[in-house]
Parts: sequence; C-alpha cells; structure tokens
Amino acid sequence: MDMVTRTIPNFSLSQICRSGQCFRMEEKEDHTMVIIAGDRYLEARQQGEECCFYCEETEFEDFWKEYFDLENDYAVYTERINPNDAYLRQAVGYGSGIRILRQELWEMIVSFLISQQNNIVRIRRCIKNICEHYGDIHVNGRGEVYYGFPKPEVLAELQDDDLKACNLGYRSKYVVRAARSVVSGEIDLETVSRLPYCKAREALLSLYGVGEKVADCICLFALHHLQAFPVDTHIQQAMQAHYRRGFPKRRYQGFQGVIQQYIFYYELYGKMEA
DNA sequence: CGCCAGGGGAGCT
DNA sequence: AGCTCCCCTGGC
Repeated sequence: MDMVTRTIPNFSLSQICRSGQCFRMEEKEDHTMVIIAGDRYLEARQQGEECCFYCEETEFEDFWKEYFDLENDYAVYTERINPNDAYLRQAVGYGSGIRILRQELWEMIVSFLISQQNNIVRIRRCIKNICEHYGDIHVNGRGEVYYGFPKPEVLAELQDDDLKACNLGYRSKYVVRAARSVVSGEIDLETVSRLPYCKAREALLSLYGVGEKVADCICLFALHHLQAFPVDTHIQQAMQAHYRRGFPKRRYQGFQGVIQQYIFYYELYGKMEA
C-alpha cells in the first residue's frame, strides 16, 4: 500500500481526535487512526513526531496536508502566550499537538447543529447513523465498506422528524431545514466560504438552529477563521474560574480560536490527570 | 428587550 | 434518581 511518512512537530492525531472538532476520526485497537472526510478515507499511524499516512503522495499533498493544517507552524501562536498566565501555559502544554483542521463546510454545519446540548460520544453516534443511512457507500483500499457524508440534496428530501430515527432528537428538523436552505439557494455555501469572518458568521446565523456558538464552531473548523471563539459551558467555566476580569482577546487577536481549542481540550481531559 | 422552558436520550454520579 | 451535555427557538 502507498504511504507517506513525515516528521511533524506539535502534531498529535489522538489529541486532534479527542478535541471535539471532528467526529469521523477514530482510533482502532492497534493505534491506527481512521479519518473520513467527506467521501475520503485515510488511515494514519503516529509514533512521536513521526507520522505515517496510508495514501498516495499526491493525495497527501493535494488534500490531507491542508486538511490537517500542516503548513502552519503553531509555535507562532503558542509563543505569544502570556508567560505570567500559568493556566494558559498549562493548557497549551497539555494539548500541544492540537491543530485546527480545515473541514468541509456542509459537514461542519450538520455536525455542530447536532452538537448542541450533546456530548461528544453521542455526536459521533448521531453522525455515524446519518452517514450510514443517507451517505454514499464507498470501499477503502482493503475492500472494507465506509460511508460518505450525506449530501444536502438527500437530506433536503426528508421530513422534519425523519432524523429522529438516527438519534438526533429535536435537532432533526434543524438539519433537514438547513439542507433545504442549501438546496433552495437561500444560502450559498460557495459564497459563504469566501466571506470574511463577520459576514460568514452572519450568514450562518440565518440558518434555523444555528446560534452564535454553533456559528463560531463552523467558522473555526470549516472556514479556518481563527478569530472565532466559540463559548460553550466548558469555556464559560474556564472564563469564570481563570479570567474574572475578561479573557485577554486583544493579546491573541486573530487566533483566539486556537487558544480556545487548547482551553477546551484541557478543560475536558486535563483535569482528570491532576 | 430579557428571561426561561423545552427539547431526547446517553452517560455520568 | 437526578444532572449534564461544545444550545437554540419561541413564548412570555
């Protein structure tokens, strides 16, 4: 099988997997990571800074390199951390392998509609369900079946409540109506993907079921607007515990989203080890 | 304008 | 048995 090997500092597949930005990435028993993005399938394995991607060189260069944001040096961000901010230094040290992926816009809209008032394990299951029901069927290099992400055209045909069968609960109609908005041209994803952060956020907010938090997640994880700073319950708790006088957003102007992700990851997992 | 119930159900304590 | 969960909508 074709494979690409790279040495990549500040990169951890398992941290990215656990960081709650992508829900179609999972670790198999043998430490191999399986990543499905849109209709693409990739297996990868990492030991320290050495990563093995099981795909052709051209596919890696043309797609996965950008997907994992490997061109960016995250030390540029982490070096700007206030040395007096012990909490942030701790958080960044703990999740130093995190990257902000560049995922597909429609996939992120649906994923974060599902994410609301939901936990990561269940979000994964919901997305697995809709992919297996409504996604195109594909076969990987070993002849194993996997499913692509359901296209808006397919989901737009459904009734409001149809996705309850996929465990989406009340979020079913958010996804179905978002699909209808895309198909009808009410929102044009090509256009949105070229808009600056504020305009993109505004356009996304017009979708039924998309509030500020979800819009910011989509901006961050699909459009790579690193100034988006999604505030969920974990971030809110961290803000109250460590930044009573307000988070120094100005200091991290333009890449608050990266900082947010370090904090989120640390709040979710870092405390358990203490 | 602000407040808050309700929505489904898994996974935790 | 209760609470929480990367919330948003709609009714008051």
